[in-house]
Amino acid sequence: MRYSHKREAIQEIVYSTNSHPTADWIFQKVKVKIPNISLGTVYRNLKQLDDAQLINTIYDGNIARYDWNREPHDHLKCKICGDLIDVQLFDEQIRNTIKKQYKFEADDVLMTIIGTCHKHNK
Amino acid sequence: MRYSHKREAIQEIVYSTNSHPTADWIFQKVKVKIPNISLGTVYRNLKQLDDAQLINTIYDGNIARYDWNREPHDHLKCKICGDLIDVQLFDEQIRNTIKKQYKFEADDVLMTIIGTCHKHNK
DNA sequence: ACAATAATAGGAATTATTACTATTTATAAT
DNA sequence: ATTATAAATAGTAATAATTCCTATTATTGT
Repeated sequence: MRYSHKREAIQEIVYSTNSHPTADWIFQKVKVKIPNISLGTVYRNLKQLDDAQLINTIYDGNIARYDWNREPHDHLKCKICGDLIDVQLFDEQIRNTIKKQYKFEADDVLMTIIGTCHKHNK
Repeated sequence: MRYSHKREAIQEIVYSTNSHPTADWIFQKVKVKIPNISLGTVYRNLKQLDDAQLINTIYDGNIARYDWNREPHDHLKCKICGDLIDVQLFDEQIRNTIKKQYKFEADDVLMTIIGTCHKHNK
């Protein structure tokens, strides 16, 4: 993978937030620094960064979001504001036990808890 | 929700398979019985059936799939053939414990294990 | 049977994403 | 440093999944 100024900027943006941004959010941010960048470039580089294991892609409903955090972790998803919050629900040992329970060569365990976050307490 | 012949047919199709079909797959199936049905009708009814808790919607990557199985359960997703397989990874008590671990009013725990299914054993 | 209104067909619109192509840029070889 | 190469890019078109819109049709209560 050849060096690219734009890819570096895109990666920096993903690494700068815990908000699991979408491709379009990243595009808006990077455009401030590099006005002539195109959305296709953002998508292509996010895919390359994911392939190179430098970021993770999370599918949140019908939309892809990107995460710098490559440690195994889970997400709380607030059904009101849509926020995704990182949590560590199981340690790695429990994760491995789960993987071995089925006749299935498991690579990854994805868990999301749907609910209401503390911001909406009445 | 008023009775509709088409909604009934759509529900029957979802209930007839364990394959977690997509809207388009359901559309193709229901068209055999009701040739003049439209894709919009399929989507609208799937949404209504989900709202009425008669079916579940599963987001599989960038695509919605539908499931008659409303019992809490998890999925194994094969990265090769794309199959989604139902599994019961936790009993309800463990599920509830997980819900209580965080300051988060949890409704549902969604878990998917990504890997390779037995069909691809070498 | 008739009136009220939910459901529908068919197509347009929207959203997220990928594909295409001529041009630009990084980098390795000269 | 110049040049050759192939990767990266802009800009736009295309695609895929889904939702929206409106005139018409079907269900259901009276």
